[in-house]
Amino acid sequence: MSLRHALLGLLHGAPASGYDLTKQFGERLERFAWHARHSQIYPELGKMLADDLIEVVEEGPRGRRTYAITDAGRAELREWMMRPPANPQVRRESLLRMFLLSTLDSEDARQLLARHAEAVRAESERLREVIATRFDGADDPDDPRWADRLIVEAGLRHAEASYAWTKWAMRLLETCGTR
Amino acid sequence: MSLRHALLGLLHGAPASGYDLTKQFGERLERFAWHARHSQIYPELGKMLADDLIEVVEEGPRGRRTYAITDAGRAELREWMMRPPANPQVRRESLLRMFLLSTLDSEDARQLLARHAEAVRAESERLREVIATRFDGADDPDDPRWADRLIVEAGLRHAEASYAWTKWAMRLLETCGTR
DNA sequence: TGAGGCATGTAAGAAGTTACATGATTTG
DNA sequence: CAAATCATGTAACTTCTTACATGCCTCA
Repeated sequence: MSLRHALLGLLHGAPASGYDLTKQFGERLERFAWHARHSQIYPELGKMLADDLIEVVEEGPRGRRTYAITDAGRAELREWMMRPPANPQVRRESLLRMFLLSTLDSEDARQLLARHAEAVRAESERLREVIATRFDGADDPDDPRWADRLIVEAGLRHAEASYAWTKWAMRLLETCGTR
Repeated sequence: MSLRHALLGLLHGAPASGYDLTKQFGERLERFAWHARHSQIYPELGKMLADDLIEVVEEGPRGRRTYAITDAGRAELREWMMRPPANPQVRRESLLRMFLLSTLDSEDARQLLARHAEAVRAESERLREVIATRFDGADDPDDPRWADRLIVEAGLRHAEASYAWTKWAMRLLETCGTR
């Protein structure tokens, strides 16, 4: 139940409404770590409330409810964080495509690899830009941007690794493959 | 519908039964790209048969049915391969944990990072071993092990990038954080 | 006063997991 | 003949996506 723990983690930082949490997913988590829509978040908050992991601390306009993490929630979060991850279930559609590269003729394969290379190169560049502009001086565990800084860096390093991998694959395809 | 296309891709290589495909998922795809159980694979094969993307080419003992990809299946696979991927929906539980590192006290955070580092280091080592033993000389698009070689290499490079990232994060945590 | 954003929810269905269930064949 | 492996399937449940649905508040 990673959704639940992602929500607990976000609420650990500060109280927030379902709407706030939906936005935070989109802005902070979606790109590198986890994805969730409001239609999944609202019901989950309801269940977490029933389980006393969170509580309503404020009611605002338009039915807005601000939730805060409870002590039980903090305990649950820490327990999950320190528990050895069971099965790191990967799901990488782009890597699935790369796996199936050999189902294409070499012209298509070259084109697909080239497009993939360009996509990860552009992604790397974008992330370097983001780091330089939005995370300047955030290389510090006490900076409030630290959590975001961490995963942007991970995203950048992964994108760079993907780019290097693509170059490697393209070189092999060029030198050997004339299927 | 990545499951469908993963199955089409595997069948592009050679005809296989549901049982074979389940094993191939476990041995070839599960670790780096995609995960599926037989309880998902069998019904999907039924639907693909109904859609004429695959056909039964042999019936063996114990009700074994061997499927082969049809021309329609090949067309569908190629179309999917060349179609620009819509939303590369990531899902990385371990990175979610890293994002939430700042919810832990620094002692716990250090321990979690150290465990993560050790896990990805061991993974890198294992993959280097696999490449040296099982993929020696497979750096060639004409080798039947090419597809597997590709994603093992991607897995290795990602593991190495993760390791380097972890070292970076640990260094920052050591030098700055005494929360 | 209209547009844009705030704010919440539900319903239907697809995708994925876990557990249940059965039985044939091969091999030691 | 027992154990391992081959081989297929369904049922119940959880998770996730897409679409539908409603209405308030702020600011230009």
